[in-house]
Amino acid sequence: MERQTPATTAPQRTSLRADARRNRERVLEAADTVFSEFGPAASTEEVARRAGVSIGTVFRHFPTKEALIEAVVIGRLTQLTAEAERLADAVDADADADADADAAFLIFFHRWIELSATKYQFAGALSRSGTDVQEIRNTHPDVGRKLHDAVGVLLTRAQHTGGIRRDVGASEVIALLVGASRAHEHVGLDADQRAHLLSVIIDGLRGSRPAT
Amino acid sequence: MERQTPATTAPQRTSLRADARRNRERVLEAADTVFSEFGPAASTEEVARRAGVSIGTVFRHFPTKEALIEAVVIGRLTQLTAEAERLADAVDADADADADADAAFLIFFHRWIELSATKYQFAGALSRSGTDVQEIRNTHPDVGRKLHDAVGVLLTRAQHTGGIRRDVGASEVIALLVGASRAHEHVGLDADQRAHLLSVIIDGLRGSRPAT
DNA sequence: TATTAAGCGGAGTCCCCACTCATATTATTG
DNA sequence: CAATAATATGAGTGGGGACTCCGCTTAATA
Repeated sequence: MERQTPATTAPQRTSLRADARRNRERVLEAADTVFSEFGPAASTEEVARRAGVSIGTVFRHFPTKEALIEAVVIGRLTQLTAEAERLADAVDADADADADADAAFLIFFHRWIELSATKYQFAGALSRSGTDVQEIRNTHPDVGRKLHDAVGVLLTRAQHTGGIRRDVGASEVIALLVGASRAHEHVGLDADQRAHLLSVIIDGLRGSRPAT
Repeated sequence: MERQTPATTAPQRTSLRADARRNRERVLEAADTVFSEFGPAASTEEVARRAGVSIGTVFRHFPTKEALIEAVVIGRLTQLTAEAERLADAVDADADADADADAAFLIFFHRWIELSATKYQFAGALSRSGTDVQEIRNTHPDVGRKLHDAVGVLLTRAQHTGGIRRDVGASEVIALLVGASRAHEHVGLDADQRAHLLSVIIDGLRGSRPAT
């Protein structure tokens, strides 16, 4: 609660020894892989093994398993945010912005699904596994806000070109993306059905009936 | 399948002692509640406590924690199936079936969300928690099939009346329902946004643009 | 190269939890 | 009500996993 500072991810201003920085990175990568594959219930030792590091090292960099999971989640949210910002910038740079705004939104949609595939469901799983997404929102409000804003930019532009209905906000779109990922992961669907499923959802976003 | 057969005075297989049957039921209820609240990671002791029973009793009725979780999941799937069948029967009984077929589908859609709320996410969570939904499908193929069929009936009729696009199947609808539940649970949305989200998804199912 | 402190390794501690078993209780039956 | 078989109980067991500790290693610096 009275937690002070030592943020988990970004501030690498602290001069870490070369090997330390390298190991920290390896651990993060390994954690991402392992938790994606086995969920947050995977043991810390498994992460250490995958990173080619001793368990003591894992705990040196992340004082708690929860902190490790949090770092992974933040990393993913940050990646998605960067993706959204990148797409928005690409639209800016282009002359024929109108057509691209719609395309950019769709690309982001699919990119989200892609990045989430078999992975992000664990974000939902960890809700009841000690760490809570809500908690991360509290301790790192900026991460969520940035994602929200970045999605908001893409959304607003796509709405302006008429591609996307105007009665939805960034929060709703994000929720929809989360749901779409989950639906997409649903067992028992083949590739065609998965793709089709996404088109159904996107059609909903295009606004079949001018509700209100 | 264990339908009550003749009562030749001989309590067939179900010859559980009265208290045993009662306790079994209590445990199932408690498990449903507890797992809904804390996810499948909740301890068996917690379930026992909630059921007002000793831990030994829990294991007498369900030899494994996994078996207990499985029983809860099957119970829910069965409940959803019954709900779908009930709605289909209601349409049958009505004269003005056309209008009702569409309404029945929508009611089922909302009913699913309602029954899943804050609950069913655990079905996704347990995917990586030992038990796997896929596994239950293998050991109890009939449960999944019945649900699929029941949804199929509602869907086909709604499509026939023109309310729902014809290029989606029961599997896709179920996946969409799962995703919709997940989106609906998403933190950071108020009641209005949640409702709105569902309408967006349903609009997609209505087929905004006659794609293909 | 010598010095030194940051880092690392990994065996060990502690706690939690699924599951068992010997004993006590109770529904059922005649 | 007695007999007995089915149940319930709950302390106990075993294993796994998060986290610690301290001696050894090595990057950084003069």
